[in-house]
Amino acid sequence: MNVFTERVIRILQGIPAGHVMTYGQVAAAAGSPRGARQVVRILHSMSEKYQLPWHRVINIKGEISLTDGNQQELLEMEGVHFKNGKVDLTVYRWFPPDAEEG
DNA sequence: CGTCTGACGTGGT
DNA sequence: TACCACGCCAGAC
Repeated sequence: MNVFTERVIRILQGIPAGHVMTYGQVAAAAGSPRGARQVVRILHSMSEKYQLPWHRVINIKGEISLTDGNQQELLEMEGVHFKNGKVDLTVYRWFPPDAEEG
C-alpha cells in the first residue's frame, strides 16, 4: 500500500454526505496534483474493500462520467442537487482539513 | 520492454 | 460556452 493510496482513502472517507470532491482535488490533497487517474484506479480497486464513498467523487466539470450506476441518484438522496446534469461545485465541493487523522 | 487504456485536467480555438 | 488535442501516470497484456 502506497502512502498516496492511504491518503486518498483517508480523504475519501472524510467526505461528508451532501458534499463532493473532484478526482484531481483528491489527488492533489493526497500529494499528487497530476494523480487524478490514480484516484480513479483506487476507486476501481478499493471502493468496495474499504467502503469508499466513490459516488462523492466527480470530475472538475461537476459531471458524472458513469452511466452505469446510480451515482447521481445516490448524491441526490444525500442532498446534492443537480442542475442540468451537473453539480454546482461552488456549493457542494468539499475541502478536506489539512490532516485527516485516523 | 513497448503499446494501449482510462470513473481526469488544462489550454487553445 | 462547447469542442478538440494533448499531457499525465500507473496498470494490463
